[in-house]
Amino acid sequence: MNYPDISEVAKLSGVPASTLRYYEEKGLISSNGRRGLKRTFDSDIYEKLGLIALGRAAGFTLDEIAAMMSPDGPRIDRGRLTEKADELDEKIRQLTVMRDGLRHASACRAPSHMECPSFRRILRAATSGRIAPPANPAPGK
Amino acid sequence: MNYPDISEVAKLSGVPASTLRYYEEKGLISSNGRRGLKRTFDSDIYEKLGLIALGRAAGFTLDEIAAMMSPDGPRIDRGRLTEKADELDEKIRQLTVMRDGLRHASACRAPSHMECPSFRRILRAATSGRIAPPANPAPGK
DNA sequence: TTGCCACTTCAAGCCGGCTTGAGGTCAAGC
DNA sequence: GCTTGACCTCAAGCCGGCTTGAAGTGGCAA
Repeated sequence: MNYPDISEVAKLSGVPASTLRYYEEKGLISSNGRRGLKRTFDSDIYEKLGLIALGRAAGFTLDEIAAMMSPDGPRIDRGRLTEKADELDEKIRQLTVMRDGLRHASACRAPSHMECPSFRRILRAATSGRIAPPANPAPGK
Repeated sequence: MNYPDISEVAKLSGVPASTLRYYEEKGLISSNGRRGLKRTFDSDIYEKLGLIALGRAAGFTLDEIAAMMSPDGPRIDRGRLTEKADELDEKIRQLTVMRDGLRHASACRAPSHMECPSFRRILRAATSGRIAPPANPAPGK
């Protein structure tokens, strides 16, 4: 049991050391001790980082993810999963409308976009709130 | 020509006055003068706000939108529209993978998620970066 | 034993898109 | 003419997810 230290985990996982420390601070992961100053981790850290990446990709916040991560393996409420899936469905629907609108508008030969019926249609959709701005988590940098 | 003032625009468009001021500061819109202290706007303001909403929904930043808004009607590079449509395609693809994964995981009867092959599959996808975290614009509040 | 250097901590900064708060000003109604 | 109250400006704050910078510390090699 030569536990991986923080730099090794960073290198293998691609997650920066600063982020690992941040995750630890937030309670998403925990180190099992130190070798000198350096944190060491259990080797299941990689799986945990995967779960975190997964949760992020699904649109959960770090706090939500932290709440789902229990000491011995993740215990995830299946209801929350379906809920998130439904949210994604809605998002996918909206993005699809947007995408089709954009494609049409870019292909359309009307002299200006405001004269393109399709463009005006998606414009009305945006105005009336039928498609929403991202309202997503923020990027790090 | 009784130009709409800021509160009227806010009421009709649903965009808060503070946001309108912010948009003006950013150069996305411009008022045509004042009535007392109150800004007044040309009546094409609503169309412009629609375009802004549309751009936001498509994933453009306010700065990008500002760059596309020219004095006399929007002048939008069709290339950028296709580009954005392609980005949306990719995003939709990823979200669809996520959604299917989530649905399967929530329905799956494996005793714990880590023993569910489907869950492990999307976990690997997230780990390997094949599906990415949102990295989207931040929400206002 | 001394120097190096990668790690550490802690606080602060950054991004985008706004909102909020303090303190000022103007037009309209009494 | 004086109050009212909605607007104004300007600066600062907020959200999430990190990164960055200054200053400290430990282990290891020479």
